[in-house]
Amino acid sequence: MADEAATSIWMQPETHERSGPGRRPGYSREQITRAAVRIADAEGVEAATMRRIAGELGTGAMSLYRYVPRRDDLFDLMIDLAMSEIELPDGPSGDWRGDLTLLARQVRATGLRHPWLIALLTSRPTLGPHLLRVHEFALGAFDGTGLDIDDVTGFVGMLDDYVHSAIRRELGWLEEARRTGLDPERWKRDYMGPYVRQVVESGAFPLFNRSVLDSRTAHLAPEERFRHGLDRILDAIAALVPSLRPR
Amino acid sequence: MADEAATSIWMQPETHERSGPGRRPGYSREQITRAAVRIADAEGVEAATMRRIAGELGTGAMSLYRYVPRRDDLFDLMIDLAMSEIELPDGPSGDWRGDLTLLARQVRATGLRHPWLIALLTSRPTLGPHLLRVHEFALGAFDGTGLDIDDVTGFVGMLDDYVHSAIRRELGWLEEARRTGLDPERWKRDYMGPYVRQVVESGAFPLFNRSVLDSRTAHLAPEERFRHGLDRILDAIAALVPSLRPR
DNA sequence: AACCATTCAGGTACCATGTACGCAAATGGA
DNA sequence: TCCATTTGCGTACATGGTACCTGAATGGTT
Repeated sequence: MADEAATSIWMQPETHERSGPGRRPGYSREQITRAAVRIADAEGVEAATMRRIAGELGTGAMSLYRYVPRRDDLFDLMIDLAMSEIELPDGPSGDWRGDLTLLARQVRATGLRHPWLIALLTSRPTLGPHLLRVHEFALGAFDGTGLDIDDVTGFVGMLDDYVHSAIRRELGWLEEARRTGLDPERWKRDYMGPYVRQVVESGAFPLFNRSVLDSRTAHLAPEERFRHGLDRILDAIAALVPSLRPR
Repeated sequence: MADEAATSIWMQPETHERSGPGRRPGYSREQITRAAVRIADAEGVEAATMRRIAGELGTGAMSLYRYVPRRDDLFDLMIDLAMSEIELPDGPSGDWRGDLTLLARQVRATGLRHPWLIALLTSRPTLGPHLLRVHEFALGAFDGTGLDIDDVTGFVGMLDDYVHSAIRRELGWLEEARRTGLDPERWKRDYMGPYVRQVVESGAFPLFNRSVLDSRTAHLAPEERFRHGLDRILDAIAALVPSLRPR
């Protein structure tokens, strides 16, 4: 068909499980995706090239195209494989705040374990099965609250936006610490990168300066900081909906 | 110097305004950046290659490297050029809600005018002068409210996260409408893309289904929808801070 | 058992891209 | 007039995605 490229990878299932004639496949989407994830975890997505992945599997680059239409589709598969690691209860517990906190922590852990995940997720709006599963759980947390579906979608969006941007921020610190060779502890205390220092010293942006210099949460451990921000989001949701306020 | 690559472009000012010997430069960073923005607006960032930009200027690709260290730095320059289009009052008006609404609308307009902007901004945390200016205005909106600087930073982050993700969503619709060739009006009414339709029909994710099928805001004009979401964020902030509630 | 349509493996090749290097041209001070 | 300095830019290379093609494997059919 001509519009193969226009439709998502989730509509083109693996050809496996066929019983006709022809040589048996020696690899699988999952195997290829796992190799790609392994490389991306260790050396970044840009290192997960077709040749490199194939090399990892001991084959040639073009063999991969029997399993994946385009490299971009492999990104979708990688995202979904990473999302599959998020472990959640089968259904909501009735404690919306507890459920969303659990979810946020799982996403954070997975995002830090696969530093490319959030960047890919943001750049390509994909809807793989595991992403849908996780999203469904998030929506389900508001079950029984009598909220409008648009409100629920909005709240889940707020939460997702926070979690993703917090992870990006955290990864940014790690990256900078790695590049400058400073350990995160020292870095957190008195380092800010030469450019930010220059901006601060120029005094041109006084409120920005305060946000850098007078911050109290900046000295917290990353998990603590994440939790603070998360609590703010959940507080905001609770504040908007009388029925959600703890009695 | 060896660590040129490690430091930001904002620390390497253009060599201009020199009075020594040597051939005069025939181009400028701004000129090059404008050409890159023009191409990216019309054909996407991936079309703004060094050769293509140079072609636009009637020169060779390598000439650009006299003005910009690496292509990535050009992205930072493009971001800042786009941000420079955001027009804001000199200082806060005292009406925090009005100021932030104005800001959000400006950012949305600019993000839609330059469909690559938010994607670049998200993928590379850059701090060019105009971004700092805009950020400072956002922080300033809370001047005089007596809020902790960490709270202010948190609220501005919430707002930014919402605005960015709303713009991404909106651009996604436009993109899909363009690709499928359907006009956005029809699309909005009854189209959802073959894959989403399949997911919906599978019935595997009932809450996701409701969010797609039973949504009321989905039928609003994009600006209206943006405004609704924005109001929710501002309501949330107001709900968290007693002193911000309208009397 | 022989044959054949079908499917996979993967090499070769092409094109696009970022950019290192080098040299010629331009420029203004000595 | 000469020369150190700076720009303009062609050439060249490494790396990447992927179209195409040949050959090998496989299982149903005759």
